[in-house]
Amino acid sequence: MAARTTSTGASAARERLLQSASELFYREGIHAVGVDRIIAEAGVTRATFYRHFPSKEDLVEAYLGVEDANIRGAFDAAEASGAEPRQLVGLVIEGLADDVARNHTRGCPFINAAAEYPDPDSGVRRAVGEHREWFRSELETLLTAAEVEAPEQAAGQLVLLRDAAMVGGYLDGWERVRPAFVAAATRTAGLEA
Amino acid sequence: MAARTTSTGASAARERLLQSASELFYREGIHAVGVDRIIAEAGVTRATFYRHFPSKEDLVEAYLGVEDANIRGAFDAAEASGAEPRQLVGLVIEGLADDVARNHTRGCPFINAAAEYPDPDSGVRRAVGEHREWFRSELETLLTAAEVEAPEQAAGQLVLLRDAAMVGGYLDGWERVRPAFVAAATRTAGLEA
DNA sequence: TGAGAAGTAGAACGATCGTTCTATCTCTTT
DNA sequence: AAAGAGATAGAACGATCGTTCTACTTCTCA
Repeated sequence: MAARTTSTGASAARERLLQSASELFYREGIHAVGVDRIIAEAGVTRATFYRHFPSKEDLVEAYLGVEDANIRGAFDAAEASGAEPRQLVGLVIEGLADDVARNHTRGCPFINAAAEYPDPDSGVRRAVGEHREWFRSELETLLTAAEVEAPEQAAGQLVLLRDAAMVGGYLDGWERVRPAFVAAATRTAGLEA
Repeated sequence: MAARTTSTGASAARERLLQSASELFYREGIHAVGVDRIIAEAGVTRATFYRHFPSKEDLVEAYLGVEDANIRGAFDAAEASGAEPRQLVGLVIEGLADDVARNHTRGCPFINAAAEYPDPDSGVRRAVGEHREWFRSELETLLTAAEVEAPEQAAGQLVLLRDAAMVGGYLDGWERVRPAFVAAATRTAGLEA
């Protein structure tokens, strides 16, 4: 094999492709961004694109994979901080709020993608579903460790709250949504005391 | 003026166009549905289409206008029922839940449209913003009449809850979301007692 | 009765969609 | 030195995008 590869083993062209696509897909929407735009932004030719991704939809799934990996990384970092369970839940809620305020001002990548992919059997929707299920069960684990009562129900409610924060932050502005989110989330997680 | 018009004064062709477009836009997404599909479904020619709508985006705005009118109609009907304020709030919450369960199983038309229209100054986003602001203030009026404390905050939270219910109902299934929504909404509206 | 708006029919516009192709060049590995 | 994978360059595919156009018909209201 040839070509410049990064330390992770992935090719440089592929990574540039993925990063350009991620930015464009998130900022402008998926159907609105053509392959030409992506390869121009990445400084890559069509042939190179199709060598790494069999179709545009594979690139879309890879984009969601990056978003998924980012969030999992943030969770891992929080868990590695050595905080005790109840404190950890607070950190996660703060982290979610920070994420909406800083990184995800155009809404939730998964919700937005799902809006453009109605077919529940498509690869995109499967990626969305898997991410949501992971997120939900991760929260449940955290809440169980923090000895919150009814952790399963609370986890489901926190997923909903995050959806609402993402949507509301995008459409109404985060400043208007933040107090409601923080109040509801801390109460749901049993941290108000 | 000629042509078959309905009792409301709008032309029959325009109404068929609008209905076909509404179904297609909601079910499959906006960018994913071309003008050809819409006119074929409506049994209308391109010329007729562009006689009634200067561009596709005007049709999109009209589509959101229909959705907006439907919800306002539902609110008007509830208010005309003669129920007392606190009862009315309960009816509205029930109505929202019913709407998600029956009519809006593909998510919120406004949230989905916003996912495809990043430009906050576009006509589509303006329509989304106006609907949301109307919805919020309508809830605040209702909650104020019902003598709920902090009606402004409660109204904002109910908007978020509806967003969450729409998104969650679409992506996770309404059965999984319903209990969390009803519980949170009745508590937020001060009806749990 | 005649003006005029709304409808039908269908060709055509340039632009972009996602995708495939051939050909050449540049590396790394064996 | 030879093989082969990856990247580059650029033309080309058919299909669809949103939009405009001409020409003809039909109906209503002044």
